[in-house]
Amino acid sequence: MNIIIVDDDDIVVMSLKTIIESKGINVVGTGKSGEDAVALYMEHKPDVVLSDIRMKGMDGISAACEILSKDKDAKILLLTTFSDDEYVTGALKNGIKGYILKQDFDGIVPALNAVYSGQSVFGGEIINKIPTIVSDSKKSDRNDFFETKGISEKEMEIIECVADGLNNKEISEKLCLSEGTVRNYLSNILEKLELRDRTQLVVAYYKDKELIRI
Amino acid sequence: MNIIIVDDDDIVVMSLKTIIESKGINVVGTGKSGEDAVALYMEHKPDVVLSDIRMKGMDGISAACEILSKDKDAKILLLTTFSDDEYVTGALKNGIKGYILKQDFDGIVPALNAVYSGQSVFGGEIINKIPTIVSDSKKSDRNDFFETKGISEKEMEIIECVADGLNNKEISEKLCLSEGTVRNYLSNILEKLELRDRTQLVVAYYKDKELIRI
DNA sequence: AAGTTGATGTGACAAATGTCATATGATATA
DNA sequence: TATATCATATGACATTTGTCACATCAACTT
Repeated sequence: MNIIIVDDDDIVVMSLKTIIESKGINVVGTGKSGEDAVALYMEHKPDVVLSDIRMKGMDGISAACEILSKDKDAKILLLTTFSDDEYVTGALKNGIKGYILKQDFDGIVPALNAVYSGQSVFGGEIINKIPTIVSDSKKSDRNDFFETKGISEKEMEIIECVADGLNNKEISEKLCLSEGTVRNYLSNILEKLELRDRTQLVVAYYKDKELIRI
Repeated sequence: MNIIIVDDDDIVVMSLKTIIESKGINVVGTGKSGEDAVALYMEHKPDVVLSDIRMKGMDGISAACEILSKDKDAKILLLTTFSDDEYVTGALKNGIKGYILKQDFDGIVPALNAVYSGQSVFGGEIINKIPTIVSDSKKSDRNDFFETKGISEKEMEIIECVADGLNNKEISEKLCLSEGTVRNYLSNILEKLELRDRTQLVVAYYKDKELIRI
């Protein structure tokens, strides 16, 4: 198997190269930017691309999309540090073969082999970041999202009730408020989020969260 | 690495065993049902469980959940034939480490290694079955779901409009119907789906689709 | 004490929503 | 031809929803 390694940190590149070559995998090129990744791919047509996500200049996701647009069967495995907080919605849809943790040295070679044989791989807990799979993490993501719009905790409770399909009367009973108060809350919420009615609120609650954060 | 193999077809078990052992992996037990899987797991505590999904008696998913409830760190890799059409909603959430195609002999050993090293693995196109990742397939999945409830194409159009946050007037304009007709459609839809109002319809449209089909 | 703030509540109102009975016209079927 | 069916439409109605102006009351500030 021939691969290329791209990371803007030379030390990481060298460590990975050493580990990987010790297992008999052929590292045919290394680079330190998204541009390098694209150029190296075109030059060597490696079986697998191992690239960092966060790099100066063109980042790993853009590079991956660029490569995939030229060769939709390219096998690309992205490296992430768990603390990254990238939005990678489109990337998976476009055919990225996986994400794995940079610091997981033991996992990298098995992951490369799995990708080489056509599988998709997600290191450690990364899989649990995909909202559809773990609906709980989804909820907290949503909280984050709404809180940035100036939504308070109490308002968030109301939003969650609405997103469960409750009407105002039911919400008032559940939260021990008068129905009028619930209406007032909702009215404020809608204004803050620039939405027209509760239906749009539910749409926003579920639909806008299709982005995946790693 | 020690593993157990469970499949109700002896030929599959033997083929897998041969392939896997030829790569130096230790097959410490084989079984042919979900019950076997649970018993073998308890007896051998293998590093990885390789189990078919569809089996007589207890199926692979139930067995996996059973095992995970006893040992949440169990590493379980399920085998599927692409033509399977199982619902595996809870399984991924509970910690299943992946699905791979039974017929992909070359991929099985790399997948086992990746799972052993802590990764999650999805064979071939399976990853594209996860709704969040491929939002296109999501829409058609939803169509399937609603169609089984006796929802017509026209009604589906209305549902999609509602799920976009449109009100009745906007829907009537978009679909060239009178507002009254839209209301009648909606009234029928709600009755068919046993929902109370458009808010619950939107909730059902997005939320109920957290199930994943393979 | 006087004033401010925040959470909660009320009443009134217009608009939107959901339900129902019924009508119309086109198409299909006996 | 008669009639059954279907998609579309209408009008009437009760209910729910969203908005707004304005109470009430407790906690906190000055």
